[in-house]
Amino acid sequence: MNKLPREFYDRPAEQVARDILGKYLVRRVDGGQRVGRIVEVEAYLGPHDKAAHSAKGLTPRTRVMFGPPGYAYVYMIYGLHYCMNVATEAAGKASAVLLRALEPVSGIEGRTQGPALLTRAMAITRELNGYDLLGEALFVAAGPEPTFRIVRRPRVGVDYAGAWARRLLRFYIRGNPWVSRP
DNA sequence: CTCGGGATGCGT
DNA sequence: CGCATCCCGAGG
Repeated sequence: MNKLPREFYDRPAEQVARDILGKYLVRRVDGGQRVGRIVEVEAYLGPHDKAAHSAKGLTPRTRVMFGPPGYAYVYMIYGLHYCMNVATEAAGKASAVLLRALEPVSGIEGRTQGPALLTRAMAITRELNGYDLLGEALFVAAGPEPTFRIVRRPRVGVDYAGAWARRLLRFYIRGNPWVSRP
């Protein structure tokens, strides 16, 4: 698998979000390998983005967002679920891309249509918070040349963020049946 | 220390 | 639409 280099993540979150569509998320656990094609993501731009966790500033929770690019930001939501992001841009920018849905490729059982279902199917939990995506247990690999079209929509579940909730920072592959909602 | 709420998913 | 269930961040 052709692992994406650090430089891929060292760009504005919006750009990484678009480019990561169609790439493969690879998880190696329990002696096996699970692979899914990334079909839906959201960009969180930094502390000025009221919908981003980093808008709260540098805290224990958000430290990975504030760190260097190419690391997994995994957090627990509603006391039950985990969500996974990739940190983007230089340390201090505190931007990230949330992975929202995968199209199963191999080794995956269970649903991957939604950020919390995705992490469950890929066995991604708190232990992988801060994990370097250039490692072997969790990384993103290149896919074939994209032929799909990208749809832009407002992000899901951030109504509290005022004008930022209306920004078109959710991206997904047009017509892909694994997108969490059309 | 307490307290409120959350980048969700599922069942009713 | 309500609920599960826990960590974090704010405030006293």
